[in-house]
Amino acid sequence: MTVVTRFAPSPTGLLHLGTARVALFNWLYARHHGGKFLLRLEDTDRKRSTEEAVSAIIDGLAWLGLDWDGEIVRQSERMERHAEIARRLLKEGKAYRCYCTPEELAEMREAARERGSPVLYDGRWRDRDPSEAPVGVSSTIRIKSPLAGETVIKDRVQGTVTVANRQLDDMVLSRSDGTATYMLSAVVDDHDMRVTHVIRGDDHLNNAARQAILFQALGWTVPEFAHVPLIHGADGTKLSKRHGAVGVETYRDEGYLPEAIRNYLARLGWSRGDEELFTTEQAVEWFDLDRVGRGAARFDLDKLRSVNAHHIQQARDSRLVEAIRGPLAERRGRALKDRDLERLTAAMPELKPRAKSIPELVEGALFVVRDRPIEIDEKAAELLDADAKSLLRDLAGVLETLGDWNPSAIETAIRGYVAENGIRLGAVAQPLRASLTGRTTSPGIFDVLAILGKGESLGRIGDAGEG
RNA sequence: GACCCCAUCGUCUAGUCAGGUCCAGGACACGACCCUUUCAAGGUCGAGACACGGGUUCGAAUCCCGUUGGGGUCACCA
Repeated sequence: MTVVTRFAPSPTGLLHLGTARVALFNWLYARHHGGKFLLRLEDTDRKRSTEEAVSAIIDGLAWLGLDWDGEIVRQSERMERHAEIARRLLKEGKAYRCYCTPEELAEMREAARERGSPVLYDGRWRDRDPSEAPVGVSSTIRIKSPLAGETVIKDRVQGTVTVANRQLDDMVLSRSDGTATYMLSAVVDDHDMRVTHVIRGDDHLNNAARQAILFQALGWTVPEFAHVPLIHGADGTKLSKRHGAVGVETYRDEGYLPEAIRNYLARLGWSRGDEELFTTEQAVEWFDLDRVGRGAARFDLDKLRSVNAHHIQQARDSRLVEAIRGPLAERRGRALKDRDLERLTAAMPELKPRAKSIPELVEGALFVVRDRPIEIDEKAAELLDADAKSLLRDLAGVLETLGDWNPSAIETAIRGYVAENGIRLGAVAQPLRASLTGRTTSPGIFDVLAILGKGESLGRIGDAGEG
């Protein structure tokens, strides 16, 4: 049997990390088994669903590289099918019409709460004769849920979950306006889409029992369930806007690589021994539901940053140059020239170990694309006193004569110079760094010289050595 | 409140299903040192946890019960 998973968000907001992780698990499981990963929009609640949210979900998945198979299914377009199933259940006597008013139901809940008993619908219309129906009042359709016994869910993550049927009431399948509720539409669509594995947040664990009852009433095969724990914020409470439950596009904008997000999210709540850093291909190869943890995991930005740093180091230089190109042009206020791009490419191996995110990479690369005379920051300026300047003028004379302009040739020349003059390398390197980068920190000084090239280097040294 | 789920370093986790090899391993963060021209990266070392209480057993992080704590669900939302 081919594995079919689905990601079924309701388009009512952003695609945040918790939701993205559920999508990732579905995707990994489907890809691991060579099955299908479907996308369904649960937009039966027309009041809350928006097209902006639909775009956010689609864009978010696309950026994360979670490609789905086939067409996107919109539940709102399947309303007639859902209604058909509700009618069938009614006809088979497995469901009934309920004419309770919202006020009546609220009273019922209130009373139950006061009594301390489970807050459930009491089934008052369950066995009434249809002839008792009030005229001109629209009804909901409720399922006739078993009164006794228990429903057992074999959950791939949570294990065997048993729920007493008396804890489950006759849930509403179809609203008084005739539209299907989530319970009905999810079951019908999962069946019609031939979904074999329902992998979702464990806030749906209780629903699984109700849905299993529905599947059985319809004579359909109950899919395998896997309820994965939710992600919590750093303070241990449910992830909310307060602690960065922002859309995945925010992470994109803040310079995280999609493969880093995938790696981090996959490892949050799922593990394969001590494996921490892996490629998406490895995750696909290794992923299994049985290795998903049962406890909620907290989101940790430091760890994400660290994983991101690793993936930046793994990324190809050309891709990183491409990634920093726009931001760099913006910072410089001009488009980058071919010359800048060449230097950036040469610099990348030295730049990337120093960055945990794209903005940090941009910051570190800034010196490469500055125009002469370059801006010197305060701390760097302090290094360029009169002695340093004369040292730079002297050193410039030595570098001028250098034929081969590569890190090792430059190093040999400079080390020779300091040895001859009996000075520490640091005494030369720091002023040199200040003059070349305008800062007190940068990649190794010999690399900086090589990256900038002979002409640009001597130019910058000359600028700083003046006066 | 009722029901369901969960519980190993600050955080993510390995180990739990098949009790001994675990005075509990790895990673992030933290501290020290090494490397060193700065900052990173890298390397070495350090500190840091089986929630608590009973039981079963020769032996429990692992099995059972209870307590506590955390989370989730109780809509004509999904």
